[in-house]
Amino acid sequence: MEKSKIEIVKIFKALSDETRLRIYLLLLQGELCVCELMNILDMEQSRISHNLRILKEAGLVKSKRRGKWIIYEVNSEVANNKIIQGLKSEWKLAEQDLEKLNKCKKENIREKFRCN
Amino acid sequence: MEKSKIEIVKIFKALSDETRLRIYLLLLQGELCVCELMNILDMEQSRISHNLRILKEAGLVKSKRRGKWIIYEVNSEVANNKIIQGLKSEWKLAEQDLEKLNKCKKENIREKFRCN
DNA sequence: AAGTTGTATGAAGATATTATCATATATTCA
DNA sequence: TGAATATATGATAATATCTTCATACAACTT
Repeated sequence: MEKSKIEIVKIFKALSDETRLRIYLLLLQGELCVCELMNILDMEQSRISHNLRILKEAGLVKSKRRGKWIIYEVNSEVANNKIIQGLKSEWKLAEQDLEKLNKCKKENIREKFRCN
Repeated sequence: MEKSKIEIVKIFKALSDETRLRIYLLLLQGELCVCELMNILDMEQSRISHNLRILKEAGLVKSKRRGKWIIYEVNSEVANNKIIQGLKSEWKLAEQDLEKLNKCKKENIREKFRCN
């Protein structure tokens, strides 16, 4: 099986989990750090991190350090992939996640939230 | 999680397996029976059948009986889904699978091949 | 420097997926 | 009708995935 198909399987595999799909859809709205995702999704830190790693290994997201935070964002190269374009046009972020995201940003959770 | 997202996860899950992706891509070229897929993919009958069921439950393919054969084809409703459109435009069927497919059709494998 | 905060990661257990084997069912053919 | 063919499906074993817990590490704060 040629390289491109392996990558497609990897992308599908990465997005075939509800948690990771939610994370990816959230990141499509803009960059987030792990603690913001913890706050929005109400999940354990290690669970978020493990799933982010799978998204990263599939090439769907990138990360960078900013101070003590690691900021995750969608990999714009892959975001141009037609499958991802399709996902974007098919999907609507869950109301609940969107509300939490807005609340997170408005209340500046990154500075206030305690991860551990 | 709303209905549509569950369905998207299901579609991604169905296509996140190399065997099923190959099957689906083959079916995009046209309908095939199980024994033709066995011949093209060189896999056991039950393996093909189990995987077809997963594709069917995700709504990606449909089946109909024609004589002693069960013919599988892509579900055209879902094939209009933007994600699938994206898949179609990103992907190129593996040379090997395409060759086997053509050989299968030319040699009328459906009539000659022995499944069991 | 020592404590705190944010994040990554290895190990382990629970759960899910996959392929295989055996068998069941439906249709055709002789 | 009985045998052969095509396919489906339940059970099982092997493997993979997912979450959690514990811990490590890096950067910040005091």
